[in-house]
Amino acid sequence: MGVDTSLKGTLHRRGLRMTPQRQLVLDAVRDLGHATPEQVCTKVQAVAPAVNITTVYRTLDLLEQLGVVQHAHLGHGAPTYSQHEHRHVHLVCHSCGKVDEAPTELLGAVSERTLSEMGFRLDATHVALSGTCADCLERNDPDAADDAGTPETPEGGP
Amino acid sequence: MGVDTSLKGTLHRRGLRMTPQRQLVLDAVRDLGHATPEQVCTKVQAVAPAVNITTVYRTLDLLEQLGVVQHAHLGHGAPTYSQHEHRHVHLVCHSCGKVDEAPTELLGAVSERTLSEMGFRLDATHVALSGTCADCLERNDPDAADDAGTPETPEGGP
DNA sequence: CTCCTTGCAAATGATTTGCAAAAAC
DNA sequence: GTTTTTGCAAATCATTTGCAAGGAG
Repeated sequence: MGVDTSLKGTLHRRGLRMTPQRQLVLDAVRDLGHATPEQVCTKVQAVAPAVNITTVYRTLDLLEQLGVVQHAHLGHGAPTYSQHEHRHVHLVCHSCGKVDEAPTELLGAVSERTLSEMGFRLDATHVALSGTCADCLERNDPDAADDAGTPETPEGGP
Repeated sequence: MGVDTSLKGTLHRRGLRMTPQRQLVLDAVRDLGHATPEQVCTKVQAVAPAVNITTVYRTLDLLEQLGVVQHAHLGHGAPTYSQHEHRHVHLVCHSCGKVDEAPTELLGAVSERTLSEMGFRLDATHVALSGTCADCLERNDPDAADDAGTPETPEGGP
C-alpha cells in the first residue's frame, strides 16, 4: 500500500479537481447504500440546496469511472449506486419494491458453474435477483409458499 | 386441457378484441426471443408500417397482463419481452452487451436457499445475471479467468 | 350499432448537452 | 491565469396519456 486512495488523491492523479459537490455526492452514496441519482440528489441538497441534479449525474458517472462507486440495475426503474466494499446481492421484490440484501456467496456455486460451463464470469454485486419477498408471499398466497415455478397471472379487466 | 389458449380465445374470454396489431406484436416477441419495445416495433413495422409505437407499448402491457408474455430487465436500458414458455435465466455481458441464456435450474439451489433462509421466492425468468462473457474475458484479461470473487476495494476515509 | 382499439400529438419523466459564469489549482 | 467544474435552460430519449376516428363483434 503506497497508493493514495483518498478521493482527492484519485482525482488529482488524473488532473481532476476536488470539489465540495464531489465529496457530498460520494458521502451520500456511502450513506444511502444503494440509491438512485434522484435520491442521492435529495440527500445532497439537504446539505447544499444549490447543487443541481445535473451535477449529481455527472459526478456519479465520474465516480464510477474512477472505480469509487458502481451502479446496479435493481429492476424496473432507475439504476442505483453503491460502493464496491458493500458487496452483496440485491433481492428485489417486484410486488412491493423492497430491496433485500444477501451475501455474494449465495451465488458462489452458480458463479462457478457459469464460469466452467459457459465461460461466463458473474459479477455478483451488479446482479439484482427478482422475486417475491416473504411479506408479499404471505399476503398474496398464504399456502403456496413452496412453489417457485408457477407464474401468477394478474387481473386487469375494465 | 379444455382451455382455449389461443390469443383470440384469451382475449375474448375477457371481452377484449382480436386485432392484427396484437397478433403482429405477439409474433414479433416470439420471433425475437427477448426484445425491447422498440425492437418489437421495428419488427412489426417491417410488415405493417402504419403500426404506431404507442400501440406496441400498449399491446406489450396487455399481453403481459394476460400472461402471454413477460418482461425482464436485462441491465442498463430498456426492459425486454419474451414468452413464459421460454423459461431461462439471462446472462448479460456488461462489456459487449451480449445476452446468453442458461436453464432456470441453474438457480434452483439458490432459489431454495433464499426461500428457506429469507422467505424470498425467486422468479428465475425475471432475473438478469450480469457479468463478463467468455469472449470479453479472453479479450480483456487472458489469464485471470478463474477468479470470480476477489474485489479490488477502493478506499476513501473521511 | 356499440364499445374497444388505434393513431396522432402532446405530456411526462429521466437523463444529457451547450455554454457562460464560478471555482480549483 | 488557465483549465476544470458547475448551474441553468434547452434538448433528447423513452414511455404514457387524451381524444377523436376507425375497426371488431
